[in-house]
Amino acid sequence: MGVADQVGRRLRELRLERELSLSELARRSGIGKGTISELESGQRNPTLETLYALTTALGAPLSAALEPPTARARISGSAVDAVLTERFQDATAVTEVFRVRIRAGTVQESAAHPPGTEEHLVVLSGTTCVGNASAPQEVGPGGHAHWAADVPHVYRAPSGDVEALLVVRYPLTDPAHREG
Amino acid sequence: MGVADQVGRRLRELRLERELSLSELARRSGIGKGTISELESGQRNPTLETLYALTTALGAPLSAALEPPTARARISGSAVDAVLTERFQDATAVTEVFRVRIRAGTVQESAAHPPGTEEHLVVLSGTTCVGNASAPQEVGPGGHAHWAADVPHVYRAPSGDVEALLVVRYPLTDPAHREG
DNA sequence: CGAGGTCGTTCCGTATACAGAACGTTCTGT
DNA sequence: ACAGAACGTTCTGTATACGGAACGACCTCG
Repeated sequence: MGVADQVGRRLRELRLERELSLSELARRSGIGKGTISELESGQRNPTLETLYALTTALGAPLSAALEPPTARARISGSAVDAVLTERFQDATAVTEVFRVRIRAGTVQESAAHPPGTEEHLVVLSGTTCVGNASAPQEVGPGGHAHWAADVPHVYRAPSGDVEALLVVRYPLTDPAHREG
Repeated sequence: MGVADQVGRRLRELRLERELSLSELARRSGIGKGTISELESGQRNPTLETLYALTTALGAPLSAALEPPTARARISGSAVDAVLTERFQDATAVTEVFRVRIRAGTVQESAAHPPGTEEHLVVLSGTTCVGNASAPQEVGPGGHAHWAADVPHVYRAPSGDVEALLVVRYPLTDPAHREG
């Protein structure tokens, strides 16, 4: 069928991922809920402005509505979902950037990673308590935490879902690849 | 102005890159040339079907028409090259992740960004001196710096090229939806 | 049991995006 | 000079995307 079906389905996915009701999205975006209802079921041919209002209210770029999500490494635990968005490697270390969501009211304990592993967290929204299992730090929106990940550490969202960026850095110990 | 201007400009660019006349594109896409004319000058709010017909006739994916300028942003200064790799937006803030390189021996001064802007830097390799212009911090591989970016700040690589991740967070001052 | 609050869908009047015609301009070639 | 054809713009009637009202279904109260 047409492209309208795909876009409608994609918009519904984005909305449900964020656990928003159709009425709530209508309120936030300023788009009539009848419009959204018919749009999601592929019965409409939305205008650019309508798409823009919706994706903005959903906190997504316009292109998110038009393209299926790209397949990416995904790590899901009892409390944390993490999606790899970037990976950098040089002679001494690998650095991975994850987009993570910590579910409200949950705690995830992570076993020790390889020696020398470090993690940084930058919070996008919500307040979380993360870091070394024996001395976690509380961090709010825009804040940052840093801890050694070669010992047990925790992720906790005591009061509402938390969105964040997690930067994990693993040193490379293999001497065969060292630069001179 | 609106998103329609940007999309119109982008469509004109795509058409000119292919050395197609407006009339020829109208013929191939089945869209009226009056429609295309007004669309390219930002006087229209195109529907999804219209955009799809045009981008298909141009041999481009739908997203090519509406990639926001920031999605391709490459910021080059006298000492710093930055490539946007990720962008996240919610109701209260926009967060952008840049891969940056600071060239050896150089200094870049950055003017103040909008009020409330913050920056985080995680160093991948090299040692840099960054942050508030009056009190920069020295950071090595795996290290982190954080500063308010709504005042003048600097990036410096005193001893060799520096690779890093820069996280920029802009608060949205008006969470209410904008007028079209 | 009803009253009042959600939810998503279907309908309707109006604003507007559309196709196509008509227009002025700038090239050709004769 | 004149055709004839292309170009991009402006205009006009019609199809349709829009907001909002009305609807039935589903809650949780008292």
